[in-house]
Amino acid sequence: MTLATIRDVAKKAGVSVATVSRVINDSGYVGQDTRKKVKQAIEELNYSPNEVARSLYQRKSKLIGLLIPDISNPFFPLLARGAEDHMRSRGYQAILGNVQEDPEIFSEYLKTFNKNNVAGVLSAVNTPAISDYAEPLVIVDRVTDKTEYSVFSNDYQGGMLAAKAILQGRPKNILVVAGPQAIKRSQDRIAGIESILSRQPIAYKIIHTNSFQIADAEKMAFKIFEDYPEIDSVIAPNDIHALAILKQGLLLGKKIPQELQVIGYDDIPMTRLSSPTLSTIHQSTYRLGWLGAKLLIDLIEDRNISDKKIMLPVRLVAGDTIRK
Amino acid sequence: MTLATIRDVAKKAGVSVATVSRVINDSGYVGQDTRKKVKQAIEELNYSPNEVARSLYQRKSKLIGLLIPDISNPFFPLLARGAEDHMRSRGYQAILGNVQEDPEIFSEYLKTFNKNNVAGVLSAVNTPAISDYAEPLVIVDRVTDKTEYSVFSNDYQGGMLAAKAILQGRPKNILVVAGPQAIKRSQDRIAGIESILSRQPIAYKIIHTNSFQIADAEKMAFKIFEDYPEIDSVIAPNDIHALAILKQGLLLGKKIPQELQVIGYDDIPMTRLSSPTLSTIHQSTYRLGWLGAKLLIDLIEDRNISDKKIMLPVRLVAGDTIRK
DNA sequence: ATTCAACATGTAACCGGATACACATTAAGG
DNA sequence: CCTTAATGTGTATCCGGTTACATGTTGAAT
Repeated sequence: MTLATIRDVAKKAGVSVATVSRVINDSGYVGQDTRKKVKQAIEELNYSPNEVARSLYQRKSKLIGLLIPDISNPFFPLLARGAEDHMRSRGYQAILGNVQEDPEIFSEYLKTFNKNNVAGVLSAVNTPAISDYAEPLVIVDRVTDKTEYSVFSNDYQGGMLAAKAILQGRPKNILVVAGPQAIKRSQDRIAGIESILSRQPIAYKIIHTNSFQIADAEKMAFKIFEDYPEIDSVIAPNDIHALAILKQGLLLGKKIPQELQVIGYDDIPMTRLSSPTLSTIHQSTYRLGWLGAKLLIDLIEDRNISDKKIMLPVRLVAGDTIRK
Repeated sequence: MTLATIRDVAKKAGVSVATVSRVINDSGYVGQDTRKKVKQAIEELNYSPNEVARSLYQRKSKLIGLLIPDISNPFFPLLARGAEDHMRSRGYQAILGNVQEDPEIFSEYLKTFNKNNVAGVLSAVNTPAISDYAEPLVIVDRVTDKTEYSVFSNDYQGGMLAAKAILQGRPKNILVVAGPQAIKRSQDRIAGIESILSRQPIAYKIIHTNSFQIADAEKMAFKIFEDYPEIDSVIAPNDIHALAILKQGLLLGKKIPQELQVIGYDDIPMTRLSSPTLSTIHQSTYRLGWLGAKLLIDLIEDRNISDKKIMLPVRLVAGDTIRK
């Protein structure tokens, strides 16, 4: 049996389609008993309005494009989950776009989103091209100075917390592994770290990594101990790198945290299962997604927006990989 | 500037909308120079057909509903990624549905998918209610006997491999932690495990868990060593549980793998970063998603389908948590 | 009694494509 | 030269909603 249409309902209730539409959308005037009749017809036919037809006329659907650099990076599923939970509660759906840091795929997705009349885009990816995009747009995590609407963590504070935690363990040689230099988040993080470290007489070195892939983190971890055998403390750019470094340290027979301190960033769920438990800086990843979705939908629905840029606090999760 | 429509293109090229449509879709007859004129107009206007309008007429969109029990479980992002990669290559998009094992949300999503004229549904979730669903449907992973189109791993073989690997380490007391009894995958796994273990004189015990949440895995791991202090080998239902058990074992001061063997299941990416490296049974998770999407789209597009039920092989990934 | 606003409902156009059908035109075959 | 099939193009309708506008009540205020 094919799905009932608004005309079927209208016929059954003995009214016009306009009236049925008014009942569905609670718009305009509808008499008491007419409303009742229509509701009954809807009930009996198990009618539910077709979203595609609605989208066509409104030129706006209930779909939201969700751009993620890489869902197989464990940071993003939580973000996606938060975003999706909020969207569902407001009657929206996410169209998934896994961009893999590829600008081609990125703009391909933006195009597809447009063809589908998405109501807006929530992006955890950023490229200069994104500013051309006309739809309501909220950036989470990968913020730049140009982004108008965004939700992100206080990375300066995060950097400070990580540095302080490491300093507490009286380190002799600190290595800071930083994320891509081009990303503002990384810059803030480094600024936070240096604001603390530079006041101390302790030697530290900063190196950069451009990949958050596990395989690359493993290679990096290997290389670190070759290039800097004397280090006893590492501030990692995320938990993946931290775990890789931790593992490599253990393989080299180092006592954790006595001979090697490691602190990660993000607090992805798996850190709880590492041995020893990784110390890390907690980001409210789920909330990042949730608030991003909220901000976007508020924007879409023209609500009052109290804050275009939302910065979330981070906190230290003291595990067993830093000295107390 | 608003997007160009097919009528704009028709006007610019001096032809009718039907002709433009024929050019776009390569259908019917179009003259050589007419085709050229139309293509040029499309180019100049940067026209790209509106997917919503097309969906409305066809009663079928280029969207595919993707149902996942929980994306924050690290098994599923890889699956989603495989599915999405294939979909994109065939011109389809995934609408994300995170179901959290809740039948309410599940059917809510199916409804929304329908309202959006999805072309089909790819589901890593299964409930009896799903058989009512009319659209093309492919189930990945969570297969039952009733599922018509499906892609899944050879869990019987997986169970055998895990049991054999554990046996090689000359265990004295084996504990098998199994997934939910209701899920056929778990049953097959157990059958495979028992087909090996039952031929040996070694004592083993099977217990069940119903959750794959990290917190629950931690509780379970704690309980295991209280209830069965004598065990020296554990076959876990997935890597999360395995890692939790491994960690708890280490906390209790057990030598790995001398005093405690652990084998997981799935081979989620993070296992590579565990210390010691977890031994596990590898599932081709990405391929599961990829092939699921392929099967579904073949179904949608009425292609020849050589195999309605695709079973993928698994293999042992020998880490450092089993004795050789 | 007249006027006007609030209420109630229907008609028809519109959103942007796809396509059935009608109507040429051309070329091939008898 | 005529018939017929293949080719090329346009007109109008449909998909399933939303809404501008027209029309018709009803009741309160003047």
